[in-house]
Order: sequence, then C-alpha cells, then structure tokens
Amino acid sequence: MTPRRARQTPSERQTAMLRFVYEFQQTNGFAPSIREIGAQCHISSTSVVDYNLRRLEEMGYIERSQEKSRAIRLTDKALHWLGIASEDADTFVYVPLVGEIAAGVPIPQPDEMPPEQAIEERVPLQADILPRYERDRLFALRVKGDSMIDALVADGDIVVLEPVDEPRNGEMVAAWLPEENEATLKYFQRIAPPPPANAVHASDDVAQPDPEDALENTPRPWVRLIPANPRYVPIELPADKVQVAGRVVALLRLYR
Amino acid sequence: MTPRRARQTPSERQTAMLRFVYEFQQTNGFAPSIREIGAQCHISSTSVVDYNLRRLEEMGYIERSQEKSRAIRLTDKALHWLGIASEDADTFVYVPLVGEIAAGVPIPQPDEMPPEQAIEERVPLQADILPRYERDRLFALRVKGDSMIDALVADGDIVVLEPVDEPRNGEMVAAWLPEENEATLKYFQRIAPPPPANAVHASDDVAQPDPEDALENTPRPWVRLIPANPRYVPIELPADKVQVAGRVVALLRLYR
DNA sequence: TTCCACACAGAACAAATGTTCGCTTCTTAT
DNA sequence: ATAAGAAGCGAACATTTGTTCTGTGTGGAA
Repeated sequence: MTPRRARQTPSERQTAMLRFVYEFQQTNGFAPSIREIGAQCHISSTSVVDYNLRRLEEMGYIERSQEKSRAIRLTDKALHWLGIASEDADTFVYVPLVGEIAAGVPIPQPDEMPPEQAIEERVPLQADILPRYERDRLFALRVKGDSMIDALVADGDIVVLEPVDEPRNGEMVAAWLPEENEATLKYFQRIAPPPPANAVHASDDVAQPDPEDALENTPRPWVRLIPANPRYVPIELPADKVQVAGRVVALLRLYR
Repeated sequence: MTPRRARQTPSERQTAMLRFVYEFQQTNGFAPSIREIGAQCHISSTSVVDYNLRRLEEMGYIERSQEKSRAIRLTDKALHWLGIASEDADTFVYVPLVGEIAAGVPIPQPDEMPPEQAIEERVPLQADILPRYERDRLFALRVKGDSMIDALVADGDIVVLEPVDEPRNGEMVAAWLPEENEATLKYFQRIAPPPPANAVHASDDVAQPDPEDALENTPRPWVRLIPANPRYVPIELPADKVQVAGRVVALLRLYR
C-alpha cells in the first residue's frame, strides 16, 4: 500500500488546530497549551493533540520546543495556509528617518547613524524592495528644496536611500559636500576632469610627461551632480570631494 | 514614614528583567519562564522574580495571567521605557493595494473591496496619517498614465486613498466615470452647471420660473476634474456621473 | 534605638503542562 | 478477508512552571 503519509497538507482537524493557535495567540499574546487546543478542537486526549502537532511540525506548519510549555509557533507556511497576511519582519521594513537633505546639515555616515532608541520616526516599506541582506542599511531623509522638481520630487518628500559605494550614472543620489557645507539630492554622473588652465590641446605634439610626475598628474576622477530643475546648475567636483550617502530607492509623500 | 511604594519606574534590576523578556520573546517567539528570568538576571529565588514581576505588573509595565506558564506580556509602556520602537498596529497601517487607475478598470467601491486573504500586496504607512477610526478604510491604487505629472505624480506611482463623500475643492481624487468607462486621477472642483443651450443671459429680464417646474429645473451640481498635464483637458460632468472613490493622502514611488 | 517598607532568599508545594505507554478504531489497498 | 498505516484514546508519568511559606537583610525616617 502506498503510504498515505505522503499527504503534505493539513487535515480539516489540523487546520482547525492551526486556526485556534493563531487566534489564541492574537487574543492572548501567548500560545495555547496542549490541553487548551484539545478542549477547543474536541480532542479528549492530550496524546492525540500531541500526535497531530507532531504531524504539523513534520510538514513545516509549526515549530515547537522540546518540553517547553506554550512554545508552539506558527510558520509563514501556516499563515499562508490559513489565508492570513503575514505582516512580520519578512514583509515590511521600517527605515529610520535620520535627517534631511538641506544646506548645512551633514548626512550621517553609516557609522554615524543614531542609536536604535533615538530614532523617532520610521518609514515603512515593503521588504521586497531590496534583498534581505541589505535591509538594515536603508535610511530615510526628508527633502528640503526643489532642486529635483522635474524628477517629480517635491520639497518635504521623504526619500529612502540605500548606501552605495559606486553609484551608477544616472542614479538619483544624496550626497554631502563637506567643503560646500551642503547636502544635496541630484542625479549622479562620472565625468572626465576638466582640462587644467595651462593644458595644450590633445592634438598638439608634446613631450611625454616626466615619469616622476606620473602620480602627480594622473587625472582625478570627477563627478557631476545634475539637478532636475532649470533654476539650478550642475555641480562638478573631484570625486573625493563628494560623499555619496546613498541612492534613492523609494519616495514617500504625504498629503496633509 | 512615607511609603517608598510611591516609586513608579522600574529599578535597574527590573529594567534588566524587562529587557530580557523582550529579547527572549524576539529570539524564541514565546516568553521566558520565571526560572529563565531568574537565571539570566542572577536571581537565585523564584519568589524574588515573582515579587519583582508583581511590582512591574502593578506599575503597568507587564501583564500576566494567573497560573499560566510563559504568559508574561510587555505593555507599550514597557517598550517605551526600554526605548524600543513599538511596531504594532498603533504605529503602522498596511493599506491594501486593490487595483489601478486606468481606462476601463473600475475602482472598487468600499463594499466591493476584495476579501482580506485575496489582497496580495499592501502599502505600509505610518499610522498617524489619519485618525485611528478611519484607518481600515484606506486603500491604494497604482497610477497608470501621466495626467497628473505636473502635480509630481508619475505613471507607476502608488497612491493611498481615503474614501470621501464630499471632497474639498482642490483635492486630488481618484474617480470612476461609469459612462466613460474611465478611472481617473484629477484635482476635484465643484462648478456651476453650464447654461442650457436655450438659456438667456443672466442680465435679461425674465419671468420667474413656474414653481411647478422648480424641481425639474433645479440646477444639478457639476464637477470639474482637472488634470495636471497640459496635454489633457479638464473633464466636466454632472456630479452624479462621477463616483469619487477617495482623496489622495499619500504617494509611494519605488525606484527599481 | 526602633520601626517599617522594600528587597531578597531557600524550600516546599500545587498546578500546569508535555511525553510516553499500551491499546483500539478507522480507512484503504491487496 | 486480511494487512497495515493513520488516527484516535485513557491513563500514567515526568517535567516544567507558578505560588506560597517563613524567614533575613537593608536603609531611612521617627
């Protein structure tokens, strides 16, 4: 006989048990005991409850801890089976709102983020925005100013940022310009450094540079930060004078 | 002697107990026992743990259930005391994404919303957007089209809506136009009905309308739905031909 | 010095709770 | 009809777990 153990979804009684565990937990804040499950599901024997719970555990619908009281936990598979929205850590992330993008306000570096309990406001987002391993690095800033209005970003909007070391051309980034004492939200672009004032044209016949000057004369990478508002002009600076804090991955706007 | 029972915040040891309960619950999915708390907090006697838990319960930091194992629950007061963001139902709402604003796609009426378990995607928002009693009525729609581009709303954005019977002039609303078979996102404005084709100018001397025609000739309210894109023209219709589904309270945009 | 509330302590006890034992019944395939 | 796995059952037991008892130590006010 083909073993009917091949059944891999809960029976009607097992489903009733799962639902009771869920509802009990929601109502009481802790899980029911074996006897409480039995009473609710009209199972007179604790060993029958235990048998069915072991089946549910084998199938991946619950987790138990050996010989611990009230230690039944429903898995996401169980919540899905019951048709219950899973609003746990795997579904949403709560991104700390840590400041704003404004003149004179530095953007916190990753190691300068405020401690957990100092974060007064969070921006909730669906967790599937980024792979799980990067979620903790997200942070949010409130936009001050209208430099990105043509990119449909308004003063007062909140942008959610992912720290990035090598932003791609065209990405919208938040950056801190320490020498300008300026935080800014702009489109990012790598550019060639501008020619020095005494440079001859590339087509001119010139001597090879002195090898000793090679390091001195290696062109430093530059970046252009491009606003999306014709009232502002792009900013062009050596890359090492621009601290890119992160690239924009989401925007939230409230209408009050 | 003034009773020192007047103390109303947890002692250092009691705070350590609260923190342990929280961390145990987060790690294990169920609460610790009296003995587990004692072991962690270097309390050799279960009666001392019990004594301190009774103090915490009196002060409102925990809830217990008589003679139930692992039934300690931290209150919001405790979470606040520990400096832990309270990510429960009072902090965030999860707004069902129920469709899109596009031609030919009706906007669900409040009594037509899909059942809880049919909702496949939710938009998380901070709960303080609307007073608590209205939160369950929020729903979200994805925008198709660019009619509101000058209001900084792009194709693909998600708007969160609050059902509203009497939208105010100037509010951005989602509306269903059944006779046009059109869902639309526009600024809302009440207007006087346009004059009928045989109407004389208001300055002309005309007889008072026949009282029996009063009801028949009462001007019907009209509305104008104003796009924020010069490529589109406002829509003007009798109010009863426009089903306003809700007014926009928030916008979410993802950058992928 | 005395008094008293608070905090602590070990031990014992009571109750809650999970596990095991030995068995029966049901269901389905052969 | 038979076999075998699944499901069920009451009872007993083991362990976990919360509560109570009786006492001590501490510190500050009277």
